[in-house]
Amino acid sequence: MAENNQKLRIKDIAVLAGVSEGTVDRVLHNRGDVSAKSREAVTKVLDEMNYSPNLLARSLASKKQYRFVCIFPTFQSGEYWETVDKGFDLAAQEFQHHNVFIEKKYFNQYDTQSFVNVSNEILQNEPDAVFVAPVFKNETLDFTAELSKRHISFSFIDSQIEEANFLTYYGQNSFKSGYIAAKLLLALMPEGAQILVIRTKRKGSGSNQTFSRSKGFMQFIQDKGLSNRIEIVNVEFSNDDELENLATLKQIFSTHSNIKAAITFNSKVYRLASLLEALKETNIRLIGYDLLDENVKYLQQGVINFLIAQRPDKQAYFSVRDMCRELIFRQEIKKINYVPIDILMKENIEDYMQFSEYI
Amino acid sequence: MAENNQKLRIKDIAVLAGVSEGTVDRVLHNRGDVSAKSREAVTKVLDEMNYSPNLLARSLASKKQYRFVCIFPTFQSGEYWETVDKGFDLAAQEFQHHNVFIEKKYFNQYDTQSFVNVSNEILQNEPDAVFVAPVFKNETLDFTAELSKRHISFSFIDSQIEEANFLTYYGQNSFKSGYIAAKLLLALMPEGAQILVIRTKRKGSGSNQTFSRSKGFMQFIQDKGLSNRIEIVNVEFSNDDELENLATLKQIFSTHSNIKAAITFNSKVYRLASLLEALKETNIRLIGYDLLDENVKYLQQGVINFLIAQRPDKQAYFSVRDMCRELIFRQEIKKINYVPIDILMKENIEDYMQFSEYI
DNA sequence: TGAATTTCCGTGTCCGCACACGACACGAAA
DNA sequence: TTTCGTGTCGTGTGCGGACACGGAAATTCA
Repeated sequence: MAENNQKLRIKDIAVLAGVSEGTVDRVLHNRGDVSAKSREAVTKVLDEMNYSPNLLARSLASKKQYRFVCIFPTFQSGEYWETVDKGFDLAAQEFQHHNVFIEKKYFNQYDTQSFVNVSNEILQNEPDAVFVAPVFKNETLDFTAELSKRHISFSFIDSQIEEANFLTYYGQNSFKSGYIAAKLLLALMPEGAQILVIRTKRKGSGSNQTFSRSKGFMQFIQDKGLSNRIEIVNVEFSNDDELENLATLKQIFSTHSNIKAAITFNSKVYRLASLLEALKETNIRLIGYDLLDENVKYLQQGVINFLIAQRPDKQAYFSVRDMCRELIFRQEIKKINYVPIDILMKENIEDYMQFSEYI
Repeated sequence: MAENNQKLRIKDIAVLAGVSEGTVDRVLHNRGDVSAKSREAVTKVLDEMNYSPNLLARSLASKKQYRFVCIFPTFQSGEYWETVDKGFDLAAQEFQHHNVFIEKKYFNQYDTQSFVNVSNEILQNEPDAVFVAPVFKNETLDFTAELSKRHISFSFIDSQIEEANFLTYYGQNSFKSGYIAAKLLLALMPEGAQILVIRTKRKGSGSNQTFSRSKGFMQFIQDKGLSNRIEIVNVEFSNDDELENLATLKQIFSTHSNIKAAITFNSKVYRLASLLEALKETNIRLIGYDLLDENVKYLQQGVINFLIAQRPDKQAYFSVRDMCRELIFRQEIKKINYVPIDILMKENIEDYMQFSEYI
């Protein structure tokens, strides 16, 4: 494709077009103060030999600094958002020489007000771009509306809010990933099998992601006409009381004798795994989401059969990269970016994690 | 982690160490002509404030050119090696401003002599680095031995030859991927099911990859004690005569009435899919390797149930990146790199391909 | 018509680094 | 003492591009 990669410098362009280097510069950057004649001459030369500027040299020379701010939930070691954090760090490292500096801000994903506070802080000293994990829809919309008003670009990761005027979105198609989960979990299930579907009570509005996954899951059952061949057993977990959950489960098992599979739509499948282990209910096909350390542990032990992953680090990294392409390099970018629905099992988790780590 | 990323330039180091910039440069590049005293002073300052050079500026200033040559099989559109090719192209684009220029050389993977010829060509005008897909073991060893003798670094992609002194290897753990294929294919197979295992006659030595996959596949059967619950039906295909293969299959089906699944260990599962379709044998669980256009087509149609992929473009790209890290940036690299064993189904193939395309 | 603007454009400097060149000191050989 | 290495080191220039500055030409205004 890119065949004529002769090393073309501005100097050469200037000679060919019969103007000065300064003029070429003006045309390249679409500055106003160029006569129509000069502009035309340069443009012509420019796309005859399709010139691409040396981005390295460009950033070297440019003294413009960029401040990017990320805002997403706090986390503890081994949790989901830690991987996102790593992705931002990697981007920070990669793009620091292009004069972009990344700040990370965290909020409590169970506390709306904490998001509002942090987002206000961000608005105080205006950054050049913002990356948001839109956990709270309304509050995020308030925030992004203000950003738009001030002409600050922003991108979504993890999930999106369609009404907002975001630059890019990186995240998984959760409906599809729920559909796939069903397919993996329910393939060749015997007649009459009972399937445990765990949901966690959450204060405030439930997460979009888990809801869509659940819809996808149900859609599969409907598509394949499984609703009268298997039985879905809905269970509601408490978010903090593990003993209560154990009791709930015990009770369920005492009244359901043919439970063959189980799923959770959030990333906390390790809790279910742990409870099932405690109950010695080991012969249950189990599937969950995201590579939390604990999840991976149970996957490797064979308690969890499948984990579905969504490359959180890449979501962060590519968001930053695309923002640079937009603001600095002026390259084409794509708005909606679905990350792959990665299927992990005991046997392929190791290589997968090693490879991601190393980018 | 990388907290103290103050913008430190050579100039600053020089001042702090009380020497000239030239001297700092000599220390940084381990040149000989520095007095022990100066060297020590600079070194001390250097690791007090841990300095990291601006790689952009470095490449900009350096006039050294690097010529990298890749040698791998020819391909037609939509085939496996095309993706590898794309990966090299992307790397070429990315690293051209670091003064590396990539040449691609192709050989006929069914003709040993063509490999020998091309590798000799490469030796004629010595490149700075070589990337090899070691299809022919002995001939590759001859080649790499000569490269080693001339101190030309080389890397393997796709498969490796342990005896050679390669810089990096990117490829899939084929044994594991065979194991996984078995797991996906044979999960919950009914008693007495017959499983079709297709192998293709190949002139010369068979491919390492397909052989290891087959071993992994069999290992799963052994591990799970399936050998007396299911029956493996081995079938040998011709590489070119599709009519003959059709006849073979027809014959097999006439003598085996309980065929439930089928697999090929090379990337040509689309041929099997096509034959099965022709024979109206549609209710067979089918799995294969690699995202050839044709394979993807059958996957999307639901004829193929699973495809196992191995990110060929990333193998190529990262090989080049690591070579740059070694020769130019002097960074740490890892020798053996297993790429993930990606599991693709009808429902996740689309996002997967879109995402890879966009890197 | 001369002065004041406005429009257009060329030059010079710097970004952080690599490298060639030449300067300088010192000691040994002539 | 002169001459000539040898071992150290400082300076200058350039990589490709961004941008400020100021000058010249074109235009407007008095």
